[in-house]
Amino acid sequence: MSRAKSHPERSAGDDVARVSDATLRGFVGYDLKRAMNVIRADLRRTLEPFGLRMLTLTALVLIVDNPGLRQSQLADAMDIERPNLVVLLDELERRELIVRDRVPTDRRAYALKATLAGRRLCEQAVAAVNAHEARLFCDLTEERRAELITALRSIQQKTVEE
Amino acid sequence: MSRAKSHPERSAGDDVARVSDATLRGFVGYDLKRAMNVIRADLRRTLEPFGLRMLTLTALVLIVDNPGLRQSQLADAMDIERPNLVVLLDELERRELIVRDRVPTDRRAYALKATLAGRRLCEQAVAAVNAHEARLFCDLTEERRAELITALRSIQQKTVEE
DNA sequence: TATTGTTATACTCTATAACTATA
DNA sequence: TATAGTTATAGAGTATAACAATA
Repeated sequence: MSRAKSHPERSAGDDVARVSDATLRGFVGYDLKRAMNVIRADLRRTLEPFGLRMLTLTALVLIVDNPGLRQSQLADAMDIERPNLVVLLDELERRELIVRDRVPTDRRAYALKATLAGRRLCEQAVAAVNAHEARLFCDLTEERRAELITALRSIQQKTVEE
Repeated sequence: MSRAKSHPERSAGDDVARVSDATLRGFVGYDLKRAMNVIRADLRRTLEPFGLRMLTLTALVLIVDNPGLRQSQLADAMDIERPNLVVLLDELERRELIVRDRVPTDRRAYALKATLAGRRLCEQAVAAVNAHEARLFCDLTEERRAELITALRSIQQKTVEE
């Protein structure tokens, strides 16, 4: 990560011996983003064999756990905009992991359901993610982990005004 | 956020009363991402008046705190790829917030320095981010906040293999 | 009128390969 | 040959406006 310096005796001000991020370290968001970077990269490799990504797996899991879910409900649950969900579901539907059934009582809406293949892939991928999490969070005791989640949820409560 | 249901007495399986995310709630990454979403959206609004984003402010802060920094060092510190840094710096340089000085001892490299305008904007933006953080993390005691940061840093240690 | 899903669009962030000029 | 910065490019995530069909 850090680079070997090729000129130990260079003139002052031309280079920096060690990068100070003291100001940034005062911000939780900075550490949160860096941690997220590590998780995203590792999760990406974890889910690649399944042809899934963080967002597609999230959608699949929620559909498996909530058969009949509507797209607007799913978008709300995933905290993404409706238009962005459409392409994700197109992908899952094309791979025949989910189906979009018409809702008889509201012909505008779709009832999302996982296929058998979808449920099986979901199960396997969730197991892989469990292993990925165990690997990344092995330094945290169960108590620390619970505290971390509590802290993260308190942040989620803060809705953006306007 | 959650939607009012238009048909309280609809046929079973067509809709879902309350979305269960029990499976996902078992994953730290899920809560981390949701927290990150909230922070990113709020930070975006916070930095908009300054014409900055999370990444451009991060770069600016590091340059202010480390005069003479090289681009490769900065990319390492920011945990982004070198090519992606170039356009960020182009933006900061075009706005005359930083300069790229040639390093006399190594004509391949640039010594990054903030201008007076850059240092001033940085100071104001950092103050705004402090307020933003205080707003988002007000539920956390100072101790909890420190524990959160410790947990996040332990995750950062986990480098991605390969 | 309001809502569901959709299209189109744009911006941001991330990742990789290949180039140039220096070392 | 290796490194610093660059160009080009592609994929992925996010955000908004506007539309057709339906309620």
